[in-house]
Amino acid sequence: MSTPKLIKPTESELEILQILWTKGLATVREVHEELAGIKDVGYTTTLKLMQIMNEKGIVKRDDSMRTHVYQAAVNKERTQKHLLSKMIDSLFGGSTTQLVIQALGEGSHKASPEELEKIQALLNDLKKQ
Amino acid sequence: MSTPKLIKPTESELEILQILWTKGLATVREVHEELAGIKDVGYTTTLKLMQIMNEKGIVKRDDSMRTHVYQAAVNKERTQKHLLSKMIDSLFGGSTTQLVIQALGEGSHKASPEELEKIQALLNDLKKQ
DNA sequence: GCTGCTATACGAAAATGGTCGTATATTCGG
DNA sequence: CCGAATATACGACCATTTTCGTATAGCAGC
Repeated sequence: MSTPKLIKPTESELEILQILWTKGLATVREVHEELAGIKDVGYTTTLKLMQIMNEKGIVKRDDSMRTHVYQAAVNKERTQKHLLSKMIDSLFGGSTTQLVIQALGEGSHKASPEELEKIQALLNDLKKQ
Repeated sequence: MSTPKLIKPTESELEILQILWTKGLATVREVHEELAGIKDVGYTTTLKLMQIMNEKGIVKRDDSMRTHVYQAAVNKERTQKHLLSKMIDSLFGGSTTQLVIQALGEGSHKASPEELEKIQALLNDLKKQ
């Protein structure tokens, strides 16, 4: 059991998770600087968010130093799958296929030929089973 | 212009929209009965939600009768694409491919061979371009 | 014309998420 | 050693969402 509890990060928490997944380890300031690049937010807001996430168990922190060091406590792929699963149920009537079709037709996020090949490969795998 | 404004339905609103998309036309009671099947909720709660959705323009209603009749005012596919797009950005770093890969690997919602064929067909189309 | 069932309207409490001000502690340069 | 910079802690506020209690009106049948 790598992730016993099912978590449902909020919008803001997801933004922070994204950063932590990329950085691995990061201080509040580092996360905040990154965050400030995309949205207008105060430092203490970021801090508070991360403190709450710590309480929820979404992130872990090392507070043995004065400047605490955070890292994600939830697995990225697992979280993606979980939220995806929720969306499939709540928006696509439980049909993964419907979601995939809509996704591939998403104009503003078109896939490159190489990416299409990746999907093709995965599709071949699935067909064999 | 079928849906000029971009809407962001809440979790509860989405549940109601799902029902309306399926039923087409429905009274509050009909929606509520359906809803009560999956969650524990009071009638007036459903009513209030639908009233608010009406104010927001998410649903339309015919109140010429004593018992009002509702229908979705937002397009299903459009809404799906919009929310999907948001998820791609917020959870998959903008990569549709990553989302598709995770989705196809989603154990609890596995696709049938026929569905895989549908996806294959769509994939072929995309490759030609 | 009452009685009871069903409808909508309305207001307000409870829960949640996001925001930040301010207090306090630690560190570092000089 | 002192002051500025920087860290965390904590509480309060505000907006949004979700919840429901209660009021009121129409309608159907006896």
